[in-house]
Amino acid sequence: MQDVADLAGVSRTTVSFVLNKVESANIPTDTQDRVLAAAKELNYRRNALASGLRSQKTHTIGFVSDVIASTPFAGRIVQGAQERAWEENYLLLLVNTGNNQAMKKTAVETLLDRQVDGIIYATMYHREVHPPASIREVPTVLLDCFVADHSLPSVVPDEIRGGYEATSYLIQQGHRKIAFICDAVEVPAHVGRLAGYKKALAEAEIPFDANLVAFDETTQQGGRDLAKKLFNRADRPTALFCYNDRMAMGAYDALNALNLSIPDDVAVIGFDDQDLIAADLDPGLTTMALPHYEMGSWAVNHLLELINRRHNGTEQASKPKQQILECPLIKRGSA
Amino acid sequence: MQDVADLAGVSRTTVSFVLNKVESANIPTDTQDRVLAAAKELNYRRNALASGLRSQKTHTIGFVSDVIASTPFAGRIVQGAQERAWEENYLLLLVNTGNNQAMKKTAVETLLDRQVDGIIYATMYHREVHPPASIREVPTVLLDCFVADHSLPSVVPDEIRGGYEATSYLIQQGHRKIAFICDAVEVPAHVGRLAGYKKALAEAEIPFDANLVAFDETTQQGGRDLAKKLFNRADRPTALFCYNDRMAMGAYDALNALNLSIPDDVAVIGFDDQDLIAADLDPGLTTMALPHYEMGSWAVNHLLELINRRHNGTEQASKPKQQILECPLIKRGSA
DNA sequence: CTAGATTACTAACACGATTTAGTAACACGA
DNA sequence: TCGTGTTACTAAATCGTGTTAGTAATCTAG
Repeated sequence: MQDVADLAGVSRTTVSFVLNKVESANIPTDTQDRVLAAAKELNYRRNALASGLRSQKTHTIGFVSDVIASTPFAGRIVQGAQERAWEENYLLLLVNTGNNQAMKKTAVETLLDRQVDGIIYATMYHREVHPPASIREVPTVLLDCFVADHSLPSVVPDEIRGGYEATSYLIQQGHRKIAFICDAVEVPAHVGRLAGYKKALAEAEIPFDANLVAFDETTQQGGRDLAKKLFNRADRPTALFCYNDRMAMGAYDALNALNLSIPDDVAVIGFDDQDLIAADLDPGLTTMALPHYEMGSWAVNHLLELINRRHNGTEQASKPKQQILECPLIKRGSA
Repeated sequence: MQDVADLAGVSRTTVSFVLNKVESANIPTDTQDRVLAAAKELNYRRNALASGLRSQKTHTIGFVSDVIASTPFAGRIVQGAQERAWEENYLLLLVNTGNNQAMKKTAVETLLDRQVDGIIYATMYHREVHPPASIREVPTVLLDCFVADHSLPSVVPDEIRGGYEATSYLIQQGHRKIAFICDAVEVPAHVGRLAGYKKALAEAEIPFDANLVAFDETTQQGGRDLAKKLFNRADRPTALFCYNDRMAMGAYDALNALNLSIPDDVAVIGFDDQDLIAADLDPGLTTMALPHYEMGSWAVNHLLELINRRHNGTEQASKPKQQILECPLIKRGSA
């Protein structure tokens, strides 16, 4: 910076004013041009460390997640977050912790050491979390997860409405006997989608039949097994709502093996709009998309608001926002 | 830090010596204990910006990738990199750029602004790249890609050997008529796996038959179409080597439709060991695993070596290392 | 013509660490 | 007793920026 100042024939202060576009400094255009030219000539690059140290802003967001691998969702979440951050000249500092609580604590503290402006705490499936207490030292947004007392802002998918829309769509197509194969574990998605399923049935005055609902692991294998069980009988259902696309993929196998054609004999609808599955099955799988990209993007957006408020001193003690994002219906050939 | 010094009754310098475990400072144990106790008491947290500014080391690695989303590979690569980095107290600063060259340049420069200690430049499939020139200002490792003149170190999968091992395995199982369905685009994976396929045939003295090799897009649809074409005839092959697991998934559909059972009528082998597909098909897909996690881990490891060498001044002008990692065979039910 | 405002800058401190150079106190051997 | 070496520290400079307070020169209004 001193070199730039020398070349432009001004002081370091002036260079700083020009580069930071400080209006109140009243630097005339020709001086600005000289400084900018000098900076370009010397290929000057501002040292973000020094800058961050002085201004107490690093333009960095800490991104903590549990298991980034082993799910293709991570990519979409991270992408949503990263692209939104990039637009505002922020970068993501990435840590994934596995399911180790101690690791989560050191992860958060490492990020705080690095003076991140805020933290996004993400999970790869919708669930309750217990983040380390120190996370509250900076603005934080929970992504695809929440704390029990809702004392931190969060963004999650609308599971109930997703289940409702999926089921309603099948009802609209004329189906009355709709099976639902679901996760055996009572995570929010299980509870929500099941509630949505029941709500849609009730609204259409179709009595709920517990025999049409079955639970297993949410894998292809689970889908295969349950579909085989539910559809291998004379009074079989005419439609199948699957907890996720993986189970739907297994269900395809089972229905094919039973010589039932999709969607003519059985309409199938999935959940997740999972890459490499939903669009690529034959016929393409109609499914409810999880708004991963949107959650990532929303989380950064809200975090930046919180950061700005804090910096403007307009931090209000209002209730932390709990955002619920819709799961859009993606129509393909299976229903 | 001043507060800690005051509480411990020493100077800031001493605190720094203790916290950084500077041997040559000869601080007696009881003083060290007093300092550490004071630090803990005050919940002191070192400011990584100030530290990095002074010591010219940020313990941060820039991670630039093209398309992190839309592929489940990204997760494994990033995970491999991140876990190895974490072990050495480094963090990843993540940017993904899409396929926009200008974006790549600003991405690299943003990272340089932030004084990253090194950069990993990654792609989600194996190919040649043209990274911006400024990347050479810091130690760099290319991950799953390379530059034409090999002037930067890189790590890529061994495509030839992968194709060779897959084909050899089928030959070992007694197959002589082995079809290969492949990407239509001549990327390194196409060229390498095809070369490996031919090499294995030649070694077993099986003449290469161009009619057994077909090309299309590397999707389920492509796999379905090619498999239908190759196996819907009397003198059909007894084994199928698929360019990737997605094509294999499509081939499963086609073979099922032709009432050919896997692996009894046709043995199938894939490539990628892709999550959500390979292990979950029925029967499980035998496939060559791409070493994504290992490449990520290797890249960080080598990068840290380069960083350390630079910092010790033992930077030698040796030829940049070009690492090739093996693709292990994962045996499941399909071959 | 002059007090006061405005313009166009700059000197110097601050951010929070690391590191160099130095010092006072004490030990030890000759 | 003196000189040298070691121990246990500290003062001060430094990293590269941002920002406040101030100043000299010019402009403006009465």
